[in-house]
Parts: sequence; structure tokens; C-alpha cells
Amino acid sequence: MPELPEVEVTRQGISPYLVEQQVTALVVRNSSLRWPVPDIAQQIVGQTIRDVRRRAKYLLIDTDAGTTIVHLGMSGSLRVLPRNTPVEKHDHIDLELANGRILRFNDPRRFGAWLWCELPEAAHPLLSKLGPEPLEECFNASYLIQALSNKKRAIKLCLMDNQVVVGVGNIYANEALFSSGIHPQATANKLDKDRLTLLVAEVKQVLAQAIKQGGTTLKDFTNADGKPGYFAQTLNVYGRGGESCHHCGNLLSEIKLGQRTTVFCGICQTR
DNA sequence: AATAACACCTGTGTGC
DNA sequence: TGCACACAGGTGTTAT
Repeated sequence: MPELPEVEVTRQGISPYLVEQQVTALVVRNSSLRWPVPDIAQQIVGQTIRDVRRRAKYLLIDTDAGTTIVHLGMSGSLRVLPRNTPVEKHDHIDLELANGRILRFNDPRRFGAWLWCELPEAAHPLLSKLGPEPLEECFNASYLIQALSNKKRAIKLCLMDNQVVVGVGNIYANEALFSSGIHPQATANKLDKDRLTLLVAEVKQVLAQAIKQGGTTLKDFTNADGKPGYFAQTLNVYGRGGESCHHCGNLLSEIKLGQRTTVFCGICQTR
């Protein structure tokens, strides 16, 4: 479900219900996520949520005592619900609030994470080595040229490498490369400045557009209010292997790159 | 150091 | 209808 736009849409959706609210309980029904969910009820109950931030695809729920770090993995979702909402399958965690609502974490595949960090989260091992945020100014052409200078892998793999830039998953890597006219298998350090300048712009554009449209709903993504995203209607290549290119009509090719399905137009995307 | 493969897990769709 | 299999939005860990 979630790439950066979906995580950001989730953040925007839950934040108003959380900020300035006191935590009244933490209920962990299944602590078997990607890493064991720590029992931090003692630390967090009674705390007031100060902010809900995002770094890469991690959501950071701040209190004065520490920060809850949430990752949605492949299939996770967060909803704000009335406290008495019946528990459904894969509803693993509830964070109960003084306003009578709960933040409920559901994750069928359990690749997600719910962690606790008392230090500045930048020091956390999961966050300390992350590259720049794609929508911030520090992600620009000169940065990318430098970051790719020793990379002989395919550009798509680099785009999905969190040390190069965070938040670009399989959907938006495919889309940004199509929009830039760059072949996904192009060797990263052979792309010239003009190409990379365009790529940076298209990464920003495709992510910003997806956030604006509420994210991409493929199967069951909904925001915190239960509304789907509409970006799927905008996809040019993702999930369209064998169909015709929106730009030239050529049939879109489908290959595997780093075990991930990669779709591109052999005519529009040249090396 | 960079790169590639593997691991975690459930649900869904396809083909027999 | 049942079954085996491939595949899915991610990413840390291990092996090459």
C-alpha cells in the first residue's frame, strides 16, 4: 500500500486528531510485527502528543517522553476511529486518546513496525542513514549527480535506494522514469546532467501530484477518514505492462529489476 | 564498498 | 471446488 504519498496522506489525515491529545492507553494485541513491538505503555500513557511528523516512510508521533516510530510496511494502515469500534482481523495496535478516539494500526502482512525512541530520532539506526527527502530542496540535480557518481547499477534501483533518496517506491520510480524518458536499466552514473535535472523534477512532480490526489489506491488504501486515493487514474506505466503507451501507443514492456516488476516504454524511454 | 539475493507474512488471482 | 503457484505498495540483513 504505502509509498511516500500514502504515508504523507495518512499523516495529514491523523494529525489533527492526535496533536495536543493525551494518550490514555496503548493496546497491543499482536506484537509480532517486523520487530517485536516494545511494551512502552508505562512511558507513553499520560503523555501529550506534540506533533506527528514524517521522515521517509516513517511516521513519527512525538511526546515529551519519546517518539513512536511507525512504518506501514507493504500492507499497513492507520485509522482514527471511535474507541468502541469492533476489532477486525489484523488490527494489531490501538493508541487510545483522551478525546475518545483511537489510532488503530492494521497490517495483514506484518512487515510494518511500531517502535519507541527516547533519543532524537535522527540517531535511530533505522533513520540515521537515510538520504534526502525528495520534496525538499536538498534533493536537486547537483546532489543526485554526486550521489550517483559511483553507481553502476540501473537508475531505477538507485531511485529506490533509501540512501540515495527516500520515499520513492516501485510505483513512483516507474512513473518518474517514464515522465523523464529514462530507461529504467540505464546505468546510473552515465546519465548526464540534463537527464538528471529532469528526473529530479519529475520525481518531485509525481510525488507532489500523488499527495494532492490523496495517494494511489491499488487494492485497499484509504486515508485516515476511509477515503481512497485517486492517483491510480493518473498512472502511465505502473500496472500497465502489455498495454499501450499513453504517449506513443507502443506496447509497454515489463521486466524484473531487483525482483520488482518494472514497466516502461521502449520508444519513449531511451538510454 | 557496491551489488545482488534473501528474508519476513498474508491475501488474492490464475491456471490446472 | 480445490490446489499449487506467482505475485503484491518495503527494506533490513546476509551473501557475493
